[in-house]
Amino acid sequence: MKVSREQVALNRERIIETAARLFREKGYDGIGVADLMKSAGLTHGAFYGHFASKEDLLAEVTAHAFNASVERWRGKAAQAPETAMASIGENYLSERHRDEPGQGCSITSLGPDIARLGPKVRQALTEGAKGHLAVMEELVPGADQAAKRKQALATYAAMVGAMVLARALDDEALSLEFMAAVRDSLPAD
Amino acid sequence: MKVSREQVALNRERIIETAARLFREKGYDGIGVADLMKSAGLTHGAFYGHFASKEDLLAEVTAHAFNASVERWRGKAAQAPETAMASIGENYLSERHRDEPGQGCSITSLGPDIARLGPKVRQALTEGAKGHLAVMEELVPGADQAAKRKQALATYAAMVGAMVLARALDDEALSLEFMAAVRDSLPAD
DNA sequence: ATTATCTATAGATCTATAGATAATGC
DNA sequence: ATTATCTATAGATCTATAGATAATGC
Repeated sequence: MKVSREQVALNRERIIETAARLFREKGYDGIGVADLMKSAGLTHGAFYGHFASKEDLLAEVTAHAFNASVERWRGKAAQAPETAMASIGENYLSERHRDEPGQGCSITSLGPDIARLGPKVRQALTEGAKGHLAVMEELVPGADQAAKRKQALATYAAMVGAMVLARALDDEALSLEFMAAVRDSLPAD
Repeated sequence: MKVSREQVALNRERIIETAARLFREKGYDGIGVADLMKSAGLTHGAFYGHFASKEDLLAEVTAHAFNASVERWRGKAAQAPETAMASIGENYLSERHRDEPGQGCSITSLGPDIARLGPKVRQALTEGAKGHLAVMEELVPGADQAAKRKQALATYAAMVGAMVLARALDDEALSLEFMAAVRDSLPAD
């Protein structure tokens, strides 16, 4: 049963969106192509008409997820530059983000997996991180551009690390403490 | 062929040390029990005499790796408290650490994997992180104990995040920039 | 006699591919 | 006629276990 050109595009989108959630929730090795396609409502075999390999899918998924996130950050920076940094930080360093990795930052859920994969996936992550950084550089204080950039890099790293720790720890109080400590240390312009 | 009581203990140590390297290098799902035992010079079947499950092994491995690291940090803090923070930071945020995950911090190589596993593994990571934090609290500046703790939490998070990013990025300059930015932002007592 | 390690295997995965099917779109 | 998806399968994994073997240590 063939489907329309339009339906093909929809199916492809559906695979990417399903994979975006499942990879982040279960890790790259935690979900197989067959189960993933089943979740997307298609069969295992249909996958290879859309993507050359599972790793190729992750590259597309990573670019897709970062694009959406960078877009949101940009929107906040454009609409309310004064409070954007605080808003981004509160959103990132929240219990909601911690408890829903399937909707969250790919670096915190897939960073070490991606570090072990090929250039295509790593390039997608790199472009995404650069997008995040570009927004942050506009929002942080600093005497000159170099100082702002350094501040943005250090702040981004602290946010990523706090979320990795908050998720892995088996101590709710300490988990919350990490998120709060980094939230409170965010630079205000 | 049975071996001596002493050899059994040595074999167990060898499994743990081999696993400590391989899990961090390849991820929890990236190395199987059979290959792991082969690397340790034993057969697949012998594994289950030493550990109840693969996850159980990771719990022991995590505790083992953190103990060694916390011990080193403690040694530096005791021997040269003035320069210990800088020394820990330079060591952690180095190309050597980035390029040899098999010898490095378990949070940066296995954090997201561990976040998806059971309480035993997560407790081992939690105890280890608390050990690291206890050392850092002594080394960072701060008006009172609460301020020091907050500083230690934020600094630890930044170190973890910078290493996760430095490893995942496909851009050597940006990778180095993240490590340098966090190194330069370390609080000096 | 006990037991640490061995070989062999069960049963369940995994990615990727080959060939059949059937609806679209020229 | 083309092609997106389907079923079925190859071939290679995976964790865990069962039962055999043989050296230790009472």
